[in-house]
Amino acid sequence: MSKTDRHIAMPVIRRLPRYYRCLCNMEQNGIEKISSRALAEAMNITASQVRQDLNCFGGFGQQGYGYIVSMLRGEIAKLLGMDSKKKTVLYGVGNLGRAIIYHFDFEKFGFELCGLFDTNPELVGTELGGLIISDDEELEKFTEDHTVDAAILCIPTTSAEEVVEKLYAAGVRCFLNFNHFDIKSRYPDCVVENVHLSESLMTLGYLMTDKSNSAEE
Amino acid sequence: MSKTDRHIAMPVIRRLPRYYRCLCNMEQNGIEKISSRALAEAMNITASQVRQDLNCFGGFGQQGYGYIVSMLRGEIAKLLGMDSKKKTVLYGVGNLGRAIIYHFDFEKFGFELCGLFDTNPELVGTELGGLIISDDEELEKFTEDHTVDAAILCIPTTSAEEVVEKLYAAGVRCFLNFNHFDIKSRYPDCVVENVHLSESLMTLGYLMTDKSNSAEE
DNA sequence: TAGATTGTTAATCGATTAACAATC
DNA sequence: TAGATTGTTAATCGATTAACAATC
Repeated sequence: MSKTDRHIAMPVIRRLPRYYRCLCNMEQNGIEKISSRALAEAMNITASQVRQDLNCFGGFGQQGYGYIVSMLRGEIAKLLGMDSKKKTVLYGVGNLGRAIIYHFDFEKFGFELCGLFDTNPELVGTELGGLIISDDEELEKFTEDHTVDAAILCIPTTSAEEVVEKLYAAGVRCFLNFNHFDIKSRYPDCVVENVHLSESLMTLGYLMTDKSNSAEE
Repeated sequence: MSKTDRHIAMPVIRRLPRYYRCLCNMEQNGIEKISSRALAEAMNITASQVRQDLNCFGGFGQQGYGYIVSMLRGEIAKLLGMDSKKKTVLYGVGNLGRAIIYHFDFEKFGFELCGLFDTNPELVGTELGGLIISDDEELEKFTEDHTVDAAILCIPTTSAEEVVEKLYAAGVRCFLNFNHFDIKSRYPDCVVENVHLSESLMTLGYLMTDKSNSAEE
């Protein structure tokens, strides 16, 4: 069992995108090498944590020297699967869907947006970001011609159950989910990343209300 | 020092919106009382954790009986500040901004959206969700007439620094932030809730790539 | 009273931090 | 070689889980 196969804690995984972003910034600023101490400072964590985190995946540094920024960024990019092209469909081309279509750099992150679906007949057939929006009903036909590795669900909770059922039947097992339907409970073999925007507003509501406001993240 | 004043751990705070949602569902389904065990099951956590969490804020239950759903929901709503009306402005009326304007139930969550700002001259002056979009430059004048308790930043990282500076100067200290500018580092006295959508896609990328996929959240 | 279930204390588990030997 | 900084083990801290006395 190699080091890379060991169980990686979720907090570590959730820090990877931040490491990646930090290292990109540094690379752009022409910084070629970085110590765990300096990287930690930039991330608002401890140097120990940086070294522990990176060592979950193998030694990317050089003792007595530090880490080479471009190399470390590349290794983290690989961990995040950025060197692949995961075929992805997006369901629900409302404002949120469009925000994602326009602002996510799918290519960079290792995804390829290859299908848009909506139920609104006014949207179906129109073009967006180089793709024609398909009707919900066309999914089955679509999955015959295309592999679909992941689905992004920008649909309301009310229609999520039905949509996920169809996608699951079509073999899709990975979801970026913006509604409150609990995919993982129904389909435990799926990989699901949930984003609950309203929870963020509620959390802010708590922090603004909280009297003992000692302000942390 | 009352129980309510004690330091509340961030994981507990982040579970509050989930409790709230769960209890709303139960209330709608006509469930009047609930045990920590049943609530835990619905939330995919342990009964111990439910009781520990709720006891951070005082005893909402009855020994030997359980919790009254409507009462507990009400208490959590209060904790989340839902009984207040925090005057809020939104910056950046692009797709993401519109998604939030249309889909967030501000009133319900204790917020009142009272101002929209953008720099795009084509948008300024147009109406959206009952509000006229103002030019960025009008903020100072706006804050003379209105109290602004919080700002939602649906703007790119590149313009965030400047916008936050203006808002801070105008007295705003609470932010729901969707870009990568680190408000908290620059202005430590602010309350900030960050939402980094791209990190969610990258995390999904990791989970899809990860060979030792033992699937957890 | 007996049964149920909370509130709370104690035990465990996991994540973060500190320390230091390895080594560049 | 001396200084620096990693990789890794050990110590600490904090969060979760278990246990049980209190009490409805």
